Amino acid sequence: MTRPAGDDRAPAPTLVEVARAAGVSRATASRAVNGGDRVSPEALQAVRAAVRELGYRPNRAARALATRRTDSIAVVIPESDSRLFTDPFFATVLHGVTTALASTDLQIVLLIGHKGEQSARMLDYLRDGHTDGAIVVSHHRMDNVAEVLADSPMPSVFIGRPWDPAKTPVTWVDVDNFTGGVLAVEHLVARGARRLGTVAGPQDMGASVDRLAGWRAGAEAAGLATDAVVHADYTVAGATRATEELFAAHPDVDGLFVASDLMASAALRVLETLGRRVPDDVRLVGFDNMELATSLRPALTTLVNPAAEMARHAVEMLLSQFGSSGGTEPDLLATELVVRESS
Amino acid sequence: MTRPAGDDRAPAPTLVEVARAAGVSRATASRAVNGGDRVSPEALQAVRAAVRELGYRPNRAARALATRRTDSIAVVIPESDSRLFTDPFFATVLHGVTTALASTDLQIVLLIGHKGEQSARMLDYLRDGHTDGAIVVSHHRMDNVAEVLADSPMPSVFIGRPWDPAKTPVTWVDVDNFTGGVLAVEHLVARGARRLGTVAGPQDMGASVDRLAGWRAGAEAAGLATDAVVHADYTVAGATRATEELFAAHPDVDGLFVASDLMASAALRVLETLGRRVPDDVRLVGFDNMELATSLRPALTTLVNPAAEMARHAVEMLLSQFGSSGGTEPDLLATELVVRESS
DNA sequence: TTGTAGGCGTTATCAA
DNA sequence: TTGATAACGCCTACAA
Repeated sequence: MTRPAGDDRAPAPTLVEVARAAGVSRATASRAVNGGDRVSPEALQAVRAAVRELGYRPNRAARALATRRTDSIAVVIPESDSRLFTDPFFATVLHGVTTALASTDLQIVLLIGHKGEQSARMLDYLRDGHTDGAIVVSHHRMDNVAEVLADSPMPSVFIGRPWDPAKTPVTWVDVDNFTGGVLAVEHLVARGARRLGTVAGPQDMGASVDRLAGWRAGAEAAGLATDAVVHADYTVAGATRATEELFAAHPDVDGLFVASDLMASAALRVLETLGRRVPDDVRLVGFDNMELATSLRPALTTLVNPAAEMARHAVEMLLSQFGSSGGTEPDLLATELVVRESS
Repeated sequence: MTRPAGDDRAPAPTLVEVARAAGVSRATASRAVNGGDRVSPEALQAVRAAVRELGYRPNRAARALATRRTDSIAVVIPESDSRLFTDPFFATVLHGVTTALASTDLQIVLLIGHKGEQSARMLDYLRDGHTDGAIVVSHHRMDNVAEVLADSPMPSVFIGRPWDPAKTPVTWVDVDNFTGGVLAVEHLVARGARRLGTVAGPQDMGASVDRLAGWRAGAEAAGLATDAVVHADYTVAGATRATEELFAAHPDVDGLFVASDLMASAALRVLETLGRRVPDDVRLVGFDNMELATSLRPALTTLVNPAAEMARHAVEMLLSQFGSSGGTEPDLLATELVVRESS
C-alpha cells in the first residue's frame, strides 16, 4: 500500500494565519480563541469566522509549552501482568474514568507497569509532571507511586486507599472494605455457618488488608475461630491453589468469604471438584458484584464494589483540585450485600 | 489536607542550565542528550554528568513543538459503553499493546467513545495529529475512524480489519474469522450435529460478518440448512435474548456456534434453563478462547483469538511505518479450535 | 566537533 | 480593548 497521492497537504494553519485572515493581532486572536475575554464583539466574530474558514485548531504542544499545562491526566495502574485485565474491576474503573472525563477536553494517558523498567518509566513520567493530574487505580505497598505523588505538586487521587495514608498524604476514594468483611461474616453466620474460612487478597494492598480485618472482626464478634485463612493474588490460578490448600488444612469450613468475585469463581470450581455442595455444604460470599457474579452457577452472593462510582468521585475530586491549591478530603463509599444463590 | 510546606521547589532544570554546568553550548548539550551523535567524548561525558547532577529531564512539550513529534500513540476504541469492558477481549489487546510498547518511550493516549460528542472529540483528536500514530481496536461500520485515518498522514494499524478496506486503505491485522466459522461447523458436524444454529455478532463489524460467513460456508459445504441465525451485540444480555429467540424459533438446533465466549456463556445459561444438556443435546462452540472459556461449566470448546499476538503485530507494524513513508501489508493470523467439554 | 541563531506555535505582560 | 514583545524549552540548519 503506497501513500495516497496528493499527500503533501497544506500544513495545519497557525494562529498567525488566523490573525491575518481576521485582520487582528496574534494576541487578540489568541484571546478570542480562548473564551473571548477582553475582546470586542467584532474582533471575536472575525476570529471565529477565520477559524472556521481555515479549519484552525490550536497546537497542543505549543499551548502546553506556554501554559505549562498539558490538558491530560494520567491513569496509573501499577499492576502485575497476570491480574491486570483478567479482573473486570479495572475495566469498570477505567470505563468510569473515561465517562466522567468525557465532558472535559482532558485526554487520558494510560500508565501501566508493575515491576522493573516499566514501573521506573511510569514513575519518571509522573515525576516529570507531563500530565496535569493523576488517578491511581491499583496501588501496592511497594510500588512507590504514593511516595512519588505525595512528593509532587501534581494533583492526584487514589482509587483504593494508599498503603500508608500517614506517610503519603494523598487524597483517595475507597469502598468500605472493612465493613464489607464484617457483613460477609454476619451473613454467613446467619445462614448457619459455624466454621469460617477466607481466601484473602494479597496483603500488600489496602483493600485486601481491610477486607480480611473485617472478616476477622466479624468472626471474633460471633465467637468463631479465625485461623482458616489463606492468601491469593486476585487471580483464578492463585485462588484455585489457595482454596485447595484451605480445604486440605480445614476440611470442616462451612462458610467461605473470598476477597473478589473472580477468585470466588475459582473457589466454586474447587468446591465442586471436592464434592462440596454450594450453598448446602459450604456457604460462599464474594466481593465486587461484577457481572461475573450473576453468571456463575450458583449465582454468587457478594458485596457491592461501586467501581464506576468511585471512578466518578475520583475525577470530581481531581478536577476540584485544579482550581484550588488545597487537597480534598478522602471519601469512603458504603458497600452492600447482594444475596444470591451461593449462600 | 493542605499543601505541604516548602512546596516552592526549584523549577525543573532546562537544557541551558545543563549546557552551562557542562561548559558547552545549548546545541552540544542537545546533541549529547539525544544519542550523542557528533559530540566529542569529553563533551558527552560532561553533559551526562551535568544531567545527572541537575536531574535534568527534557520537557516533552518543548520537544514536541520543535520536532513535531509527540512520542505518544493513540489507542482508539470506538466501542459502546455496554460492551467495552465486559468483554475480556479488549483488556487482552490493551495489555498486549502496552507490553509491546514498554521498551519504547512512547506513551499511550487512550481514546474511547462510540457515539455523539465523545466520538466527535475522538475523531478531532486523531485528525489534529496529536499523536504519532494510532492503533484502532474495535472498529464499526459507521464510526468514521477508518475514514479519518485513511485520510490522514498519521500512521495507523487496525486490530480487526476495517469495514471496507477498499474505500479506506489502512493497514490491519486480524484473525482468520472466516476459517474460524468453518472450523466450528466442521467440528460440530463431526460431533454429530445435524441442525446448525448460530448467535452471530453485530453485522456492522468485520469480525462478526466474517465469522457468520464462515459458518454459512461450512454449513452449506455439509449440506445443512443455514436459516437458524440470530444476532446479538457481544453482550451477555443481548446474547441471552438472542439465544432464547433462536430456540423458540428452532427448537431442533443441536449444534450451536456463538460468536464470542462471553456470549457463549450466556447461551449456556439459557440452554440450562431450557433443560437442554450440553453437549449431549446441544453441542456448543464459542470464539475467543479467553480465560472465561475454561471456567464455564461445561468448559467451552472455542476458537483461538490471538488478541495479545495481534496487539504485538499491530505495534510492530506501526513502528515500522515510523521510519519509512510506506504502509505495511495487512496481516491475517491463523485461528485454531480448542476442544473442551461443551461439544 | 562546536557554537550561533532562528524557529516551532502559543500564551502572557505591559504599554498604549 | 488592542498589539508589540518577550517568554516557554527544545531542536537544527548553518557556518565556523
